[in-house]
Amino acid sequence: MGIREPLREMSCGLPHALEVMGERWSFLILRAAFNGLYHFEEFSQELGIARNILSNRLANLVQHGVLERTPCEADRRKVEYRLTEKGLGLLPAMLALRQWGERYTEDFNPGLVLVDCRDGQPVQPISIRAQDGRELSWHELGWQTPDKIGQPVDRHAGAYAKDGFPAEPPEQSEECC
Amino acid sequence: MGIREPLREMSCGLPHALEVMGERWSFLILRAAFNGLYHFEEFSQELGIARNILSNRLANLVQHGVLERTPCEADRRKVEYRLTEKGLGLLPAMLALRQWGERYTEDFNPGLVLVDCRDGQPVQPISIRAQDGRELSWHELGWQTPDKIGQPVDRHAGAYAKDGFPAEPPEQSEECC
DNA sequence: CTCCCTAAGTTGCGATTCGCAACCCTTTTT
DNA sequence: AAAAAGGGTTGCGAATCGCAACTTAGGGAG
Repeated sequence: MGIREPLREMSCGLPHALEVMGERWSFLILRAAFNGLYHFEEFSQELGIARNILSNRLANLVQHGVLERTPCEADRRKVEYRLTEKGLGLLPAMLALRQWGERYTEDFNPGLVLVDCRDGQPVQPISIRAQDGRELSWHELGWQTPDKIGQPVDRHAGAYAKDGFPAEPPEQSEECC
Repeated sequence: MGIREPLREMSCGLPHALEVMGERWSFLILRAAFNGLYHFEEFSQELGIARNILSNRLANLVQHGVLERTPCEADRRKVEYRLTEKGLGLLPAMLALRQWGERYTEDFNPGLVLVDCRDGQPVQPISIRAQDGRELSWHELGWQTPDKIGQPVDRHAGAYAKDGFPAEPPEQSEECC
């Protein structure tokens, strides 16, 4: 990516996402929720997570609107934790992370494959796409200010070469030796 | 998703991904790397991270093959940390997380927008797609064993209703009250 | 050559957080 | 009435985080 974005500013959604999902067990709890677990004991047993941590994480996810906590009508000892719409919105991120983990794990042997349940065909690898559907790699991306959207980005010091990653340090800018 | 996958097993890439990227600053370091930072001091100053932690994280990312550490030829005090191919493979995951953070942050005001630098148009929201390109939501997904790929998935207790998330507890299964 | 500066860490130490086990309160089941 | 299940909370030792100070190696100016 050519233009460097300011990193400390809150113009980036990543810090917020990490505030919600960045703690140790959050993603695994989320995965469990996507797999249809609802109850405290289920999470506890399936994940082997300490109860106090689980309690803390669930409360955190509820507070951030990823899960919804509702006491169970039929059995008032139980509580249900369910994904909200915001929580469901994390599925692409989780899947991308997971696909990456699978791809780069030595000798990874998929026990189960995520498929389109209509035809049983595996889902596509998650990728970044342009408006016209082209898959984009890193060196085809750039940052643009909202008012200049639609204007091609001039990548300063665009000394990028093969396959979307820099072959050399991008020119003698002030940054690099 | 209908069929429940076994959660503790290593049949899932998520634990591996989190082992690499799950610590507190890893994703922000990665973002910085995608933004063209190479050197220890740059990361330190831009992110405001403690030096010992940064040192630890960089070493960890190098060890896991996300970054490559090379002493700088021209100035032998410096060291370059560069994304490997494995590291570049994290871009979709990071972007998905980031888009999620942006979408669900109150009053989020994008300072910069990630665009296709050829035409300056914003990239698409990251989504999960079937082989034919259809966008898939959670309730259209299922787990299938590798030998049965291509066979439609029968979702057990498929009481899912609106918009891809469960309207009620999916029937009186053994799981839910 | 000497002095000073930069880059990249390392070390010490107090403040948090994690993880385990035990305990607690409420609701259900027997 | 007693026992058990569900969902936590509390205490406490171990590991991790974050800050500041220190170290080591290389470069540059005079």
